[in-house]
Amino acid sequence: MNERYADIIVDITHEKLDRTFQYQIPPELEGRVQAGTRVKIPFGGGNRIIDGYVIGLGSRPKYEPAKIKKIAAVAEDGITVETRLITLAAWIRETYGSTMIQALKTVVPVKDKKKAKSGRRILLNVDQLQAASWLEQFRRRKYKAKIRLLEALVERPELTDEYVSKELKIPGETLKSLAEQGIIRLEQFTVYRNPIGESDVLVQEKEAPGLTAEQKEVLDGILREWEAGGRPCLIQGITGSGKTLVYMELIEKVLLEGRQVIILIPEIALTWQTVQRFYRKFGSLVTVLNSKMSPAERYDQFERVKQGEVQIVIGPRSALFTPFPRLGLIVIDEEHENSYRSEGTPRYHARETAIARGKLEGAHVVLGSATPSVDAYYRCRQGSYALFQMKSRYGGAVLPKVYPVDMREELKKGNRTVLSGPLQEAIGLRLRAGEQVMLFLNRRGYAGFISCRACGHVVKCPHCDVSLTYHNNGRLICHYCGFEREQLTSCPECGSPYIGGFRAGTQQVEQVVRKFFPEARTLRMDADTTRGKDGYERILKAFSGGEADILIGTQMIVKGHDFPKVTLVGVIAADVSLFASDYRAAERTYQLLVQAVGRAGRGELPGEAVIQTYHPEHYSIQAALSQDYEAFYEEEIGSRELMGYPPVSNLLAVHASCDREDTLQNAMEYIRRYLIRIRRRNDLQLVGPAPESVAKVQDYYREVLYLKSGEEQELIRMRELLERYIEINRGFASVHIQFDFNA
DNA sequence: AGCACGCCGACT
DNA sequence: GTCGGCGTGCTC
Repeated sequence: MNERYADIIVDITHEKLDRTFQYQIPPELEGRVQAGTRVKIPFGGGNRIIDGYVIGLGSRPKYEPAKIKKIAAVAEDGITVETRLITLAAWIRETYGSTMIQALKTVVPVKDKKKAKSGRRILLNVDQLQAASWLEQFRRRKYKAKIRLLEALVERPELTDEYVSKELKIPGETLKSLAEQGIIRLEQFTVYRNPIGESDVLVQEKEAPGLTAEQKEVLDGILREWEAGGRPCLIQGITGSGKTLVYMELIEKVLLEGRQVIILIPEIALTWQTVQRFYRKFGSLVTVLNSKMSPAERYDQFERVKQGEVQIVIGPRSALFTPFPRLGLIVIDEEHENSYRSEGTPRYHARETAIARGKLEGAHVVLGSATPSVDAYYRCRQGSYALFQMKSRYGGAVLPKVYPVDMREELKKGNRTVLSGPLQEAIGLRLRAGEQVMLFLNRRGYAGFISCRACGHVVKCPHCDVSLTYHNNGRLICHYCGFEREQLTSCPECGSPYIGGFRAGTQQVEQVVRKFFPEARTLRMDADTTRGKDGYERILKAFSGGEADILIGTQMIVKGHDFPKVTLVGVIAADVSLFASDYRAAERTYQLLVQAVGRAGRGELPGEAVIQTYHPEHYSIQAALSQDYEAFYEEEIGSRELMGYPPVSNLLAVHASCDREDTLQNAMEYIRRYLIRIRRRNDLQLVGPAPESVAKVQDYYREVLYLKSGEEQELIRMRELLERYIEINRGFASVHIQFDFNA
């Protein structure tokens, strides 16, 4: 294909990012122009030469060919941070499916809010008397804009750029001419907000508490890997094995080479202790981004980075796009965490994107986790990542003892509450000893699956190996392939009538606990009680300060925080996440259970954990009981392989939503037929369309269609063709389509 | 953002 | 008429 045209974004630092312009590639520049190339282009009526970035090539003109100008030249300083980030945006677009604009917006910080905070100030440059005489003159000549501005300046001799242009509607030229006459003064200012207050900058911690033999071994292994060319490295280290110390050594090494470091963490509020350690070690070389920062604040931080004020950035997913001039290392802590996958468009994954950026800039990537994602571990087994393991806790702390409780037995004994006999007993024991208890209820990912409380049987899709979900119309539906069946009144395995959805929230658990232990002080931590700005902090402080005996909560109580007096962790219902209706349910459950169990006995006192389940024999639960990651992995990868799920195969989801159900269903049917028409490989499977697990949101119906293939490239090819097909056909105008790759 | 174009009042 | 400020809209 002869690519004679280029789509170009105009000077990204100032202009709106939401438009591209098409230019011709003159024959003499052929081959030198690619996505990411910075070029000089004639722009606007006067054809003034400005900078632009090429974001894509094409062979077809989108406008009247006569109107398409030629690229003037390729910029000499060709490759800069920006061009590399734009190339990364192009990679994101290609891999995850979105428009180039959307990809660029996630990678390059938006600047337009910036004007308000910093930028230009307009000052009166003459005294009041002179101003009055100028005003007189302008009034005579009826220079309306000049009069407006001068009047405002007499009132208040200092105005912001925004006020002057938006409120007073003064064109830039008027300002220029007034400045030339010396009546006003324009002052450029930049205020960089530093999120670390001066008082937070702590004393540098100089002494390194020498590495253990195991830590040293991992460190040396990674350095050898770096010398060999550098695959991504995964450190699998159990909680307390000192992964952070290894990161620090690596970071120091990279800093000494004059290169910079990005550290990704799942959520600042939950990992504050880790962040503090980096501060103590690296002091003012470090800056922290967080997910609550406005784009303008993040922009400021990125400016500081470009000025060379900081060498290390710690932050969530979005910190991955920090524009360091010589990026040397990207660390992703708690690599398995869900928050590394973006929820918006494009739905990129920080791990994969970090590796892509690393390749582009010659930076190393180091991942760390106690319970690695199946994806990352699979890559290690394949040999595309290097694996390093740390198996001992320092300080000789021992892992807690873990006991399963079979809830089917509880029902047989006539106990129909959410607290089993053994757990009640254990709680009572701990309370009498004056120790603390955490009760963990995993509600996330809960999607209304149906199970039998007598035998534990879960109603699953016969084709997809995921749980069926109960719908209000009284039917059970598979959210992968759309399989449907009627609701059951008795268990098909054992005939028991106790079959239904699992219905217990943290409130119910709290009520039951109060009933059994009226003298115990309880605290509840869930989305409701942590709503305020420092909801987390408040509850966690109260609990660690001993203001309560029992903490009941969801997900958030099992991450990060150390409570030395907690000696018992109770998992109320391990099955809730186990039978969520998606193929990662078992993986998520294993990770949560290991984390939950790890909360017990962090201090002097030994701990124990009780896991309540209807499926004590399930491999996720068995592996969590013995803290045996390998065992879990082997089972899990086997089932992924069998069912054709990632990472063994590849899965592309086509999500569609529309306010009209029939239009949506029609559109999906067209998409399905089109995909069948263009498929090339026999191993490509189409699954669905099916209603999403939340089938209707704000009057918008939602459906999803899956494509499975062993070949990643084949899915990308099909997605690109489908994108074009949707763009061309007007029938899809009211249907919103989004892609999700290997999610 | 910057530039051109068209409109309108003021001045020769 | 024509000069110059002012507002608007477009830039492949």
